[in-house]
Amino acid sequence: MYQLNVEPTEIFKALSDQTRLRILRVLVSMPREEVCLCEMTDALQEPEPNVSRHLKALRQSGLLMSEKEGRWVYHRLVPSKVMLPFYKVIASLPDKDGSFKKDLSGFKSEIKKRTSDRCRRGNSKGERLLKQLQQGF
Amino acid sequence: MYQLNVEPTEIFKALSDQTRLRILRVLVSMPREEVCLCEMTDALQEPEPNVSRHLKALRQSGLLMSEKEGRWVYHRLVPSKVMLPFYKVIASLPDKDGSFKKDLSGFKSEIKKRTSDRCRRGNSKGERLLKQLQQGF
DNA sequence: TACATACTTGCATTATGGTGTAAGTGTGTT
DNA sequence: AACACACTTACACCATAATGCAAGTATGTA
Repeated sequence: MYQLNVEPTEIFKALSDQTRLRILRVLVSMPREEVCLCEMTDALQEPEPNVSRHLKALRQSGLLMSEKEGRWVYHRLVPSKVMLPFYKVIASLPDKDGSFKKDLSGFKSEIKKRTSDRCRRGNSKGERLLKQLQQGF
Repeated sequence: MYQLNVEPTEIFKALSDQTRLRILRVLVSMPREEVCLCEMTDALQEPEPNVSRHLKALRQSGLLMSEKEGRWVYHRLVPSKVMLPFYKVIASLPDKDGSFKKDLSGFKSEIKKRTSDRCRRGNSKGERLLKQLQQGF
């Protein structure tokens, strides 16, 4: 993408929701990371359909791009010059109540659980066993 | 103001409306200018109550400050460090269809009509006569 | 084939937001 | 006192949007 093909008001509207801003703030702080829905729902502690719909909105506003691979859909920032000013204003936001710090560590803890560069959760028998063990079975 | 006392989502919500963004884009391009409601309605060609409500929203989001003097209320950007990132992203927006250029010249033409540093429209007999002449009486 | 899992979507509900119209307030002028 | 003008607000109406819940699709596994 070399120019904005979405109305600026639509982009700002996408930024005017708590959940969507939580997602973006984390991604802006690790710009090349690719995160899937299941990781986000766990990190943010939000209902899956909710997060899914917000991701769709972010995609439609041009702030995120998504790539499907197998069962997973990986989301990441759009590495485009035209989106940079938006990412910058997001990066400038203060973390008054520490909620961003919390989200960031939530994401990072999800990423640490990976057995690959991307999420592969629910894939192999071993993964599932590991998950059950972590849940206390 | 030395820190954000408004939720970032509220600020982005304020930016997610055409009319409000039109106002801000112009003010960002002439940061110290003080503009009153009547000038804005004429420049933007929007109904007065409409613009008034949008100005209220911008004030409540911390993007604008307003000062009353006599009959007039003058609006300008908040000269605060914390708002700078927001003004910057606004300044970065492209003017795809030339509508911003149009708005800007509309504002500047209003400013040229002033007999003072601020708007004093409807004040003296001379002003009113001048206005009538301009309207073709 | 049956099942598990990542993800999406439809539906009903509720809340929020923009707008036109008209009436209101405040302030200064005649 | 009556009026003019800048500005605000109340009301009704309509459109949009967020959410919970449940059902759906898609893909890989046993």
